[in-house]
Amino acid sequence: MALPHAIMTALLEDDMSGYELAKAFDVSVGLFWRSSHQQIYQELHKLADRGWLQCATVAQAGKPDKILYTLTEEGRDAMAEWVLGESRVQEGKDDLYVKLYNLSEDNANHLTAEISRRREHMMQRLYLYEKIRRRHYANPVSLPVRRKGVFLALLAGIRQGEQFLAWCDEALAMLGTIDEPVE
Amino acid sequence: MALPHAIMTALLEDDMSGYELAKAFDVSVGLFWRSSHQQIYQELHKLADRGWLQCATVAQAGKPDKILYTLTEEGRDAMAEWVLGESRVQEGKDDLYVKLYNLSEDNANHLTAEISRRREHMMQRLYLYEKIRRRHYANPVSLPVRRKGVFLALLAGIRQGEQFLAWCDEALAMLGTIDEPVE
DNA sequence: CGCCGCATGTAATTAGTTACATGATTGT
DNA sequence: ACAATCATGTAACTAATTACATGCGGCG
Repeated sequence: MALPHAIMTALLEDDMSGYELAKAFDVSVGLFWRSSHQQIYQELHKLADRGWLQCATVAQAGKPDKILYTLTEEGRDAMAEWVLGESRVQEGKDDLYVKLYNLSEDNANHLTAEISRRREHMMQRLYLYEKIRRRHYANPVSLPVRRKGVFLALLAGIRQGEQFLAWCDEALAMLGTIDEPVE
Repeated sequence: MALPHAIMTALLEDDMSGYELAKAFDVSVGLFWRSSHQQIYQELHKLADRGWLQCATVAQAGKPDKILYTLTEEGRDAMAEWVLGESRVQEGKDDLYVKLYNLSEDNANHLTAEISRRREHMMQRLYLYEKIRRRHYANPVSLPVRRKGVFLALLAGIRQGEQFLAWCDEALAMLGTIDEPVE
């Protein structure tokens, strides 16, 4: 399980509150390990209990207080150790493909629509990726080491996304040849 | 959650026991919705309780009895209905990318090894895909409708796999430029 | 006045993993 | 005798989702 480590990864860059973490997740490490704010709050408590994070309440003008989390030395050590462990292959789980196993004249239109929606969604995702890439990773060779790693993750996202778009097009073309049932 | 529907999908083709299902999963719909035999057995009980599956004990010569599961009409209806529902985007969860966010001189060698292992693993997976493709989906245009859907899922797997191999090569090349720390 | 953003959570449930358990037959 | 394959499960635990809950401040 990588959620605690994904959280600590985000905290490498900056100290953050649970709320800020949940938002940051949407545009950084959370792109590769999605989580809800509820789970993040729970996990933050656990990590603080284990001594991997330290927390401090910070008062803000015109806003509710927030609880800032900071990586401890122990946290950093735990991260370094975790990276060196064996990670197992993540097997895919996507019900779209399960649904495709059940393709018929009756649902071809629906599946076409679902794939179109997915395509649209992925285009938005790619737009985000490209924005990040242009901003921070335009020249990958000159990046410091850690940034190169982030770039490689980003690159994986971009490549996967582009490949998915191409597959959608193939799939939509093939689905287009299936006739609707006559009423 | 697509596990019950993945199970029923497998049972569209053939009546099977839990044990057979668990094995069949490895080379069919389970490629897109992995599950353990324990979970499958649990789910089979639930599905039988709900009336979507019917079960019958079958004696075998020289082997233990098995419990054969068959899709009921209600099960088929439930499947058809499920396909027409909205499926939500499956967000990726792969700790390899989380680890890459933590790339440093100290772990570059380890991550290189991990990516190599993943590459190897994916090549084996692709070999399986291609074997299935040659056997059953050599000429996709002439397939009956449902088979076209299965082919599209398979194609997605193949394309994703090929893309992943290419990414691994890019990543390995980049990681190769990082110097080890001096002891 | 009501909605949105900020900020933090608890509770209940479902899904998934890991470990453990049993017992028969076939091959070495 | 021992391991492997066939066959079915239970129990305990961890992870993740869904629903619910609260309260302040600013904006229209």
